[in-house]
Amino acid sequence: MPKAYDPGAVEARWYGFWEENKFFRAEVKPDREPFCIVMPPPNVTGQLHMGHALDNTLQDILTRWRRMQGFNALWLPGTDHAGIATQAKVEEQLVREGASRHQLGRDKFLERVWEWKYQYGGRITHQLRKLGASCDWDRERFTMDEGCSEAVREVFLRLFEKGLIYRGHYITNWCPKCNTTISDIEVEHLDKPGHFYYIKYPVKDSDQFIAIATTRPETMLGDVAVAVHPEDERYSGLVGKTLILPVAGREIPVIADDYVDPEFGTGAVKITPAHDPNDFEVGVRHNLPQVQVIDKDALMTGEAGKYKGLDRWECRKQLVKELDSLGYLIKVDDHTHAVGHCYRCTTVIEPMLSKQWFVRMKPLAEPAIQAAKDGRIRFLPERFTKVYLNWMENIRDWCISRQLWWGHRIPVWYCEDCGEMTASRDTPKECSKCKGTKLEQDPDVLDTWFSSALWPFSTLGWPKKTVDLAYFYPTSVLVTGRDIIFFWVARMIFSGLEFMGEVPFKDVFIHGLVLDALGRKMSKSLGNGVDPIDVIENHGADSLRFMLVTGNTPGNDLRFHYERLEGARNFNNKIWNASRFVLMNLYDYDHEQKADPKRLTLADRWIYSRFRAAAAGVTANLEKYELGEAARLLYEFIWNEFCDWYIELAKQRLYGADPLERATAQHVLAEVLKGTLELLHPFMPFITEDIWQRLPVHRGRTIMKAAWPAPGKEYNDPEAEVEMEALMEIIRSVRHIRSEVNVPPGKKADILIEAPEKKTRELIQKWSGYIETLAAGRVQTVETLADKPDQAAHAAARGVEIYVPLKGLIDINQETARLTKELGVIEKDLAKIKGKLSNDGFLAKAPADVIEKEKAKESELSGKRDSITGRLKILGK
RNA sequence: GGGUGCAUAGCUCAGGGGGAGAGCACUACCUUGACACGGUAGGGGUCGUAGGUUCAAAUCCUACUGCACCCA
Repeated sequence: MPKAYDPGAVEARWYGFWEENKFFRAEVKPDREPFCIVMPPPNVTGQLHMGHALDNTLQDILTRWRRMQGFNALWLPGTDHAGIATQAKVEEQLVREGASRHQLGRDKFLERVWEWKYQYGGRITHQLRKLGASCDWDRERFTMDEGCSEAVREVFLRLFEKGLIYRGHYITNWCPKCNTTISDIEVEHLDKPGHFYYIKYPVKDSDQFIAIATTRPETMLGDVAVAVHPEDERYSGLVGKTLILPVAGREIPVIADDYVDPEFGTGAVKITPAHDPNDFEVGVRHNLPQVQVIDKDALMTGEAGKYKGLDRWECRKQLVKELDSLGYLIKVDDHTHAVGHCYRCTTVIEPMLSKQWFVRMKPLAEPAIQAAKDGRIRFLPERFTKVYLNWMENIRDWCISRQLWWGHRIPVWYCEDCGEMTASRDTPKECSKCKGTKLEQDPDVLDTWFSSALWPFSTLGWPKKTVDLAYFYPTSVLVTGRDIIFFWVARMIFSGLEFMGEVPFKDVFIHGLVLDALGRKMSKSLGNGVDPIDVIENHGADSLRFMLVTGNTPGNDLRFHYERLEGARNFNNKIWNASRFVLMNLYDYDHEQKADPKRLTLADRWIYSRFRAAAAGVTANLEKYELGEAARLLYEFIWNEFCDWYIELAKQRLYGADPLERATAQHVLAEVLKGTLELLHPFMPFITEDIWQRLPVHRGRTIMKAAWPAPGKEYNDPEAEVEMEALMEIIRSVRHIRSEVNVPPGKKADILIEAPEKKTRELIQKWSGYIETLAAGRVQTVETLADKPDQAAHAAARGVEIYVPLKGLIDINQETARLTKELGVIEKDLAKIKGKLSNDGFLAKAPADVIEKEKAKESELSGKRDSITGRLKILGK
């Protein structure tokens, strides 16, 4: 075994072994309890980023852990066709070739996208393998494969037939760059500095005017009214009058509507139904026309008169100039306001009138709200329930049509003869009304999230009634980022309830975002992203996984620091070397021979007991989805207990003359290491498999299928823990002394321990070897010391007095100062405890065990205080 | 405007009513036969501010301040 751990060499070895042997495979076995996670499908042609790395690490930990616990664990992977993103990529490629999708035509273009998909579709799944993801690749799915597509059509048809899908002429969010509508949640509102333009609208046949304030003056060319609040006295005389729209010269009415906030701006609002969602509603209420002045490329239309063809921002500039020169512009204030941007390309969204398909959400949301309220769905951390409910309870209809080519085409055909719509699972031959055969399919495709919403059941075979579906649905837990609760989680919940009649998963485990070291979101435009594959290549997947899962708490964001990655790598190296030590000492170990419990030393009993505590703690934390806490426990157990103490103490027995002693130490080392590797395996699958395979005590073909350690009560040994802790404290005290008085580490020291209590004295005598090994000295234990040595450093611990005689090395002044300082600390603590114990309220109301603890502390501290003052007296002579 | 989260050692973060913790960084010493990606010992914090509840508050409650995010 090499001295330094080389993750590259180790990690390359195991994934193929697992996959080839089908260890990830989950067969339906009705007599076994299933555990199932469906993977949030990454973009099929995308590449792994830190968010994926975190998300999939968490899923892999849960899956590997449950599998070891004996569950029939299925982690079902797959990818998403990612409509806009993928189409945009291929369009970019076409542009580089000097072509466009329109030149190519729909069919040819789609062929190109499929080619693209075949070319890059394997990249991200390959990267997931590097991460160690133990998903069942035989069941890998794609949102546009045949089965998922069938599910999409089935769902569309059922909702359509139920009247929950409708087509309508409404205002939606249009992205002029992506050239498609997007849903409300795909719009990102960013506060942008802008202006408030105050403009005069003259009253017809009068020298009066109404002042309006707007942030988007260019839309005034599409104004069809000015609205005021019905109770606003400032304008009461003007309602019903006619205004002359400046520049355009059109006549528009003054109307009254509750929607207007009299406090805001001038209290008079221009109404542009074609370019503002609120104005659209006002327009419907007042039966106003819709004048569209901006087109799909964000250029001004013919309705804008001489501004036709101008870009919306250029039009704004010129129009404001003209208004000013004509005297209509009153003033311009600075004003920061939320501007909608496309979440994909950050282009400013243009609210646009068009015919789109919608899902009626209210009836679907109702059961989805119930499921979260009555606990059939549990969010972790729990606070996300509120986020979910708040959105669900204020839900608006979902615009599902996209003006794209890449995606599931809307299964609706229009009859050229009679105009009837025919929705159908398969391509219809004739019109459902007039039997005409000239049918044209709706050109739009469905929102990508429409298919992802079905993921938990479409991937298991729905709409077919498969055994997978019956066995694995509902799935156990969904693991995903807090950023897609609305996009995805919410939609899966109502879809699952609607089509399966049951929630799609019981738990929703939400994690935060991976930020850069400065706390910023990782993004392409900032260039601050860290590539997980680079990290894996340099530090190993185990390090990346461990780093992602520790130092973080569920639901909170996590900053990516290389220092923390190094910490994880060092931990790998620690495990490697501890194992190397164990393995180097096992060459002559007869693993068929059971250790004789009567030969177990205190350290053996202690490490078994601590191992049991670690196993219990790790399991309990995993049950609570406290993965970081579980990992931290393992880190501490391995480093601070197994390595720092147990291995060090095992050495004397391994190198000693007694073969039985050696065999016992070998046995305990091997067993504890094996169990620890098993506990650690879900977190760090590669290194644990590699070492486990080398251990003579392992059973079975892979650690993946080893039983999850659940050491029984017989390992629990509180007595050993207490005794060991006492010895550890004595050892620490001696080391402290040595360090304080600068005894060279190589030099053996005489350690004189005065232990009046018989039990303690015997304990120290029996295990004095521990002190001699770990504190480098010769121990002598006595009941009482008649002659206290003055040429000695002193410490008090656990009711014993420790002297390290150092003839000629002790500077009395220095030693006095050291002890005085220590006394100060003790007296401060003691005063605090005494204060508590003399408080009647405390004695009357605090629980008995707390009082007991305080009393024990008091006697411990006062004992120490007494021995130090005694010591100081001797030194002061 | 509404909501959520965060504020603890120089940095990054755990903890979550009864002794302030970890990792990194820092100081001193140590190439001891697993590991210098290591070991041993150490320094460093009125737990954001102000109130309240309690025998007891970093922890629970209220208000405030600052930062981040979400929704409108």
